Amino acid sequence: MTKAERTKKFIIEQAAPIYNEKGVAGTNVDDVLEATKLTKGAIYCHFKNKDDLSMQVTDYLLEKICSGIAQVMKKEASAKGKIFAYLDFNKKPLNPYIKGGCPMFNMAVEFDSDNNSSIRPKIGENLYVSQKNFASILREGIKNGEFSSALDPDAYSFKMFAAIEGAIIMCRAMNNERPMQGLIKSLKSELEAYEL
Amino acid sequence: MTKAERTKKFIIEQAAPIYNEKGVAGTNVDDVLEATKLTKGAIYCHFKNKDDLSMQVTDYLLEKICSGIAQVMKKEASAKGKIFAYLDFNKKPLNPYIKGGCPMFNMAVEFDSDNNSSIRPKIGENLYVSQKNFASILREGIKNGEFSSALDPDAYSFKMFAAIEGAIIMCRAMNNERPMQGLIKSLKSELEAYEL
DNA sequence: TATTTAATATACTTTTTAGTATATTTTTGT
DNA sequence: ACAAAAATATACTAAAAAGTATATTAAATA
Repeated sequence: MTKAERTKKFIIEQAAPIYNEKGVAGTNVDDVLEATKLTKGAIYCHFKNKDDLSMQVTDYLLEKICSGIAQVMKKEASAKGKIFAYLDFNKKPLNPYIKGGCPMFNMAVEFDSDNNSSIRPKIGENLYVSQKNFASILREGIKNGEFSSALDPDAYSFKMFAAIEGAIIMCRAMNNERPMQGLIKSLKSELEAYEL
Repeated sequence: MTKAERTKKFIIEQAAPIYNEKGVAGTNVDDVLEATKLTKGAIYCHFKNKDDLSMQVTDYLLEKICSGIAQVMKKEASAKGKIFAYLDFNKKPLNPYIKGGCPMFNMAVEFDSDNNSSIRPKIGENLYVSQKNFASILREGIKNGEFSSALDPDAYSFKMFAAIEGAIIMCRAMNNERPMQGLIKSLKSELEAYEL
């Protein structure tokens, strides 16, 4: 791994939490300079312009949150285990896996009506795939007799995903993670009701 | 109502959907000039600076979404009717009450880690009050025999609120409001299970 | 280890956006 | 309808942000 590659990676890693906290538009290159203790010469050597940097940082953020979730889920063998692992992953919204909360939702909100941005379609795709992944895990669980066929995988996974992501935002805004604990407990028992 | 008051109101009303779509930081005064067809002289006559404008626009947005929800709820007499009215209020996330989605969540995300902004605490309070309002409606419903005491008003209202708000963001990002319809149906039948 | 190439710092320019001073027009109250 | 006051337009200045040219330093490799 060459020096350039390491520095570029370093810049993206340092910039990522700033982007996640302040948003893409809210982060300026001076913020990144300060965080990295580098200068413009260095940044503009590795990135064509701010948009190029933003693109790579947002890609990194999406990749990181998705692989973080995937990692805790793949440790579990059962469908229930995987879903519970995802829920527990979100137990501490005030102390999240990436500073600033969930990048998927942060970006989904920021680019909500921005049809010019090339970031927007990425987010939609990301959310769709995430949700469908939960659903296919549950479908698998039904197929191998772990859950009753009365469980609707798409409906449950969408509700769970929307509720957890919504709860992250609410808990952070209210500065209180207690409600999240209740939500997780409730979502777990809801799923357990379909266990065979 | 004087000319000044009307113009100020007009500016706020025109700026509001732009702020809701592009965010507070993402909206610049030129956007507001274009939307109102006014000039800087007019804007800066009614507002001390951009921050003053932003403050009043965000207040307006929060007031508008809350009173919009309150309006559909107060038409219903029963607890179930009120909650269902809120759910139906959110039936069309791609065609929301205010262009750009729910201002509470949009702002909650934008000001998530911005502890300097005086907007931040407003949002937290707003979300808290909204959620507690749903809970007290359900509590009332239990008291007057509409719902079983097995229903946990705080847990249900938090889950419902978080899920609906999360679903608004997801549906908008995925450009598909079908999942919202499913979610509403599911939340409704969940509540009906506690009906006496 | 010398030499070439790449990486970075510095000091600058450009662009964008906020904000202001002042002239002009429009309201408002008499 | 007229004078005073308020509202608005215009053209400017100020500030903040992005981006660039060039000198300097460090890294890679022959």
